[in-house]
Amino acid sequence: MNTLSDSWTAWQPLPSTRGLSAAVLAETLDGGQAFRWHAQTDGVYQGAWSNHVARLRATRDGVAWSAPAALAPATSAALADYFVTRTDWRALADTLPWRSDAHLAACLAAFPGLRLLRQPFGETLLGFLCSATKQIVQIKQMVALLATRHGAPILPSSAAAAFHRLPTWPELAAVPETELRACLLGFRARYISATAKFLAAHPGWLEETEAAPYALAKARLCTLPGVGEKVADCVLLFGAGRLEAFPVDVWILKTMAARYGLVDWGSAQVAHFGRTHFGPLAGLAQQYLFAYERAAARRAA
DNA sequence: GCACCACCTAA
DNA sequence: TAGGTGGTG
Repeated sequence: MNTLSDSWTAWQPLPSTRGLSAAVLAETLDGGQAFRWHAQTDGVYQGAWSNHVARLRATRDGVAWSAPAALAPATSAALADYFVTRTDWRALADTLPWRSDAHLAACLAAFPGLRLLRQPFGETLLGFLCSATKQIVQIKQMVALLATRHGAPILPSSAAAAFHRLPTWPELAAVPETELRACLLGFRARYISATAKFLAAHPGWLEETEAAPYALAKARLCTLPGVGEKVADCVLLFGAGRLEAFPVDVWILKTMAARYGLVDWGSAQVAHFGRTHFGPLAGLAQQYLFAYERAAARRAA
């Protein structure tokens, strides 16, 4: 993992991340939005997206980044997009209805500066197709295997070849389902295989979906095998910047029951409540609620 | 529309 | 048991 350490750039500040704590950085990178960031020693996170590789860590001034020297020129701009540094996330969170929602206010206070990443659309779809009834650690394991076994090296000239990009959908279409199962995908292998074949047969479909209005984009995603409402909303929230997407998983169901009294409500009802109660940035509220509830569960354990 | 269950595998 | 989906009754 550290064979390339000598050729990494010096740490540089990432714009618009002033005051972002190590805990919030960890929650952002490793809290269920993305599955390719791995904690190193000393609070450093190392990760890859598209054909980029970076290390991130919290400093007293904000987040600092480093990249393999050969890739660093491209990383700077790519990281700004990925981390959505042009958005003032604190100001955005301040527009959420926390003044009339004490629980939401507590969530905002617990994770100041929490943000939504803008990940590559296709990669986000792949990650969340792996996510059904799996914990983050296991999803990360599957995704790592997919990358090392079926994705191209990001640094082709390097002997280490330590970093691989995720396989593209056309590449996945060529991988036999049995080999996908060998990446610990289980029954998800069938979904990924079928989705890959569909996407390979329909060039441009994914790009059109990413560009479509939220409701249409979600409806299109839901036609893919293995993609239901929850996965579609995750893909749109974490891979397309659609902050109105409000994914409802078991954690949100739990939160809404415990904190909002919505006991025994179904996913569809909770989704409707979330959109109307939290408004056009419901997805951002969801991420705060989600982070808060998981932290509370860890404390209780 | 809603409740149930199979689908894989690893911790 | 786990951060779902799809098929069935």
